[in-house]
Amino acid sequence: MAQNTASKLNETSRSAVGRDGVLDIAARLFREQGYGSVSLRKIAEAAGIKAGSIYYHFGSKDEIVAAVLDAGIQVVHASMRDAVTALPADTDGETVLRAAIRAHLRALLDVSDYTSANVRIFGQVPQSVRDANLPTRRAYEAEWDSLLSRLQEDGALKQDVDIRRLRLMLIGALNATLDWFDPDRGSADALSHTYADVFLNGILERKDA
Amino acid sequence: MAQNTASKLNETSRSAVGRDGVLDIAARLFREQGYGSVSLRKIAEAAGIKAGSIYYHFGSKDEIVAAVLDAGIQVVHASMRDAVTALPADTDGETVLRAAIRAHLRALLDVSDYTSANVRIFGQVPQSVRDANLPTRRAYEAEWDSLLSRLQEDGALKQDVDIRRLRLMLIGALNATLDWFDPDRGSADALSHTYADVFLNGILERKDA
DNA sequence: GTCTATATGGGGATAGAC
DNA sequence: GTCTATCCCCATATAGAC
Repeated sequence: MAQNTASKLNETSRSAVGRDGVLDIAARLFREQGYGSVSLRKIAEAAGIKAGSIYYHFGSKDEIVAAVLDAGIQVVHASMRDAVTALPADTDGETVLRAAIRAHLRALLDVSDYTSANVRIFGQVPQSVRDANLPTRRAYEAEWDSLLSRLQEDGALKQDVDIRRLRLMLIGALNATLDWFDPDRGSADALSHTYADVFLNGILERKDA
Repeated sequence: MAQNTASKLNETSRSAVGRDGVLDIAARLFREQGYGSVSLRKIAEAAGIKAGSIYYHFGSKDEIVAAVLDAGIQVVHASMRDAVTALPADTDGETVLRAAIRAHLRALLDVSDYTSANVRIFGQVPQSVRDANLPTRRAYEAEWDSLLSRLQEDGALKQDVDIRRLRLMLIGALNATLDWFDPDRGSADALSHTYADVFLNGILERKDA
């Protein structure tokens, strides 16, 4: 997210400026430590400013968290939508679904502290903050439902699976990788391939094949 | 867990006595509200005692949380092991795996506040508490790895799937149901059937069949 | 925009009476 | 076993100087 006005020096920590810089740091800390462990003091320290100064940019801690949560969904939504629309119109269903899975997993595991922070802390934030994030989430969910419905109508997916339930199962499974994914054991891309294999074909040895 | 010394009246809230009663209430509150939102004062109030009295039973909040986490895994572990060992020795691989999935999901969604609390708050508790829960978790994971390896050796599962990764995918997917499961939309048993169908056979429409 | 205070509240935890 | 009372710390948030 960030896009600071100018420099890109000192990547790791110090002197992140402005509202976006604070937001970037907050997202990273929330992803790393969860919601409850991250105080405004911690965010301020990581940003190289004092806690009170944060209130120049934000009205409350909830406002920061809400901004992080919304951006997190927007990033993964755009990633998934772009990956799908970039394909030729006549692409087969399996390839489309694989692209969507890959885009979701890349946003979550490779690209965005905002997306991973959202997945990690959504269940920890106050109800009011969760509610504020719901419309954004609904839009992303609708994108998936639309995709899955289309594939089912095209005959690519089994007819007897409930789209809503399938979406919950799939996104839930993908998001759960955040708890154990380790880039040293294989890339997010490779992992997305495995997930696609399992969801598309299952793990049972088949007598035919 | 509970097993109070005697009565079973007033199910919903008041006058839960003793260490086990406090633990039961803590587990329920952690499951419902997460770790950060549940103070000792809240637990005490729900138990019908005062906050200070909790320290007669426990040395610290961490001790309570650790006990809840351990019990949560023990319950689901026993549930899964019993379900599998109850089957005849020559039961086919698919049936065994379906039973294990069903047992895990039932413990998580139907039976135990401890198991659901564990899944919900494990990522929110202090590192030291997580570490204390690891041995118990490892034992349950080993049970799954052992089961999956056996099925793979018997030729029931595809040979090219990595057992550890498969276990992480499967347990992660099952645990994710906690975020959206709604008994009004279908039982945990029915849901376990759907999960087994997807993981075993996939969602792709097949030309053969 | 950032600083130095500081107000205010809630958290975990302890001491000692009953 | 439970109570009351209290300590101490850290959290969010505010006020006003620079």
